[in-house]
Amino acid sequence: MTPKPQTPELMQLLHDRLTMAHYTLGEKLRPAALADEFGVSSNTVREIMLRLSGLGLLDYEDQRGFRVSAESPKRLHELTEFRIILEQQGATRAIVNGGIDWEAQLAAAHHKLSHIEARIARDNDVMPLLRPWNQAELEFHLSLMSAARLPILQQTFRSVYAQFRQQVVTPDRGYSHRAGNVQEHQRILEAALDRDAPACCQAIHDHLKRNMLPAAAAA
Amino acid sequence: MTPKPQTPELMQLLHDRLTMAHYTLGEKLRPAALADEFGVSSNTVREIMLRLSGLGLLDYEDQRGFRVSAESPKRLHELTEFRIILEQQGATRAIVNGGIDWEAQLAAAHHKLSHIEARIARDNDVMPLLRPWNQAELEFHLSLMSAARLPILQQTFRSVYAQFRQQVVTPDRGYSHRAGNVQEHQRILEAALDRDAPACCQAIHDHLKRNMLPAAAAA
DNA sequence: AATTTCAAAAATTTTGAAATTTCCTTGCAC
DNA sequence: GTGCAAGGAAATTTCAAAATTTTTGAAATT
Repeated sequence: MTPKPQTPELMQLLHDRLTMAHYTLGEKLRPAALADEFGVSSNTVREIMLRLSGLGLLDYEDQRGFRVSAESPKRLHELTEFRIILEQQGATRAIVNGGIDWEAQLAAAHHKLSHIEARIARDNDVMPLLRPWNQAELEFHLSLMSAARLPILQQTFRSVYAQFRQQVVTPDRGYSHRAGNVQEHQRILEAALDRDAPACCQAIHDHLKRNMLPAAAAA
Repeated sequence: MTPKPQTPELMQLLHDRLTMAHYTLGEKLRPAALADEFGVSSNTVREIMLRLSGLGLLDYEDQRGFRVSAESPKRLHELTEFRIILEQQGATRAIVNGGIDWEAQLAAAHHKLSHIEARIARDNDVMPLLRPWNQAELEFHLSLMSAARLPILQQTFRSVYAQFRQQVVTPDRGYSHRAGNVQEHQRILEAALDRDAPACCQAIHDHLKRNMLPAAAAA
């Protein structure tokens, strides 16, 4: 049995599992089973799962329990479109409002991210670095928007990002790892530091467009 | 004692209360007290409140319970800015994608809304029509974005709209009622039916700008 | 007078079990 | 062999009480 974490830790653990391919998409998840595994009561787990469904990582239906969000190219498309909206708006505002401190933070986040990406490329294996990479990529994209000074946009982005990753981090998608990422992040960074909002929006779009349905990817 | 609603009804009831000035902003809310009032156990209420804090209508802190979100002009400003982003993006996409059915739905929603607004103007009293008005205004704004075909944008809008209303529907703000609303909704409708996205974005901005902090209202 | 310590009270969280609902299997009729 | 109903098993929801944590307020110390 896994050692016994407190509720916030359990929440984080389940969140990680749900966004890092520990469960199959669409799989049914019973509070009682997880409660056994973690050595807590099923109501405690239920509470956590209720919150995670609020974040869109679990589907919940009245009287019929929880289920990992199903695989759905349509949903991935919508999540991607929305991600692009949030990120373009956030980046555009940050480019207007951001100062030298924003640039520094963004550069730092990019540095961490590319360091991890370099190691992944060298080892040619994503899995052991999946968690750090997730974290670093999220922080890079959040840094990009941080100077927009719209916490609610960032919070929404966190939720959308997690749902996006859940869809994309699966065995049959190679856990969402591609060599092109490195260059795409680089391009976003440079456009942001150049204060070139249109170029930054374009770079964001190009970074994500592969996850959209064919018909709309042109937009 | 209020008659005993089931959980979903209770959720709706609390949601309504939180967005229609039944509680004071910042007020502490104890599950046990509400449980007594509704004749259910405090765990049931706790579960509901946890979900409502996921929607941003309650503040929740570990081990120290729930509190109605505090009054905050800064937060209202941010909610407004984000509302404008969502609504402009949603409307712009809807104007591109929407067909005759979208136009019809939007016109219908506007008709309902202006009917209620007319009655409010005639009676010169918002309170008795607050709930229908809320509902009608939400549906009008959702209709505007419906043809964007981005459910996650609409869902996010719902949550942001509720938080926005929570901030704005207070005794000292006259429950957010102003005569100018009628004309502003009209202008949004017309721009949408004209398929004039920039005009529609401008109308949305003008409709909401009074809720922004002075410094940024110019944008 | 201000700060710290401590104990009692109040509130929150977790639990385990009862009540309810859904789901699945089996048996019966057609 | 198919469809339907009934019964039983499993899962979900609700509950009341135990365990934990925070808050309060008074006494003791600086």
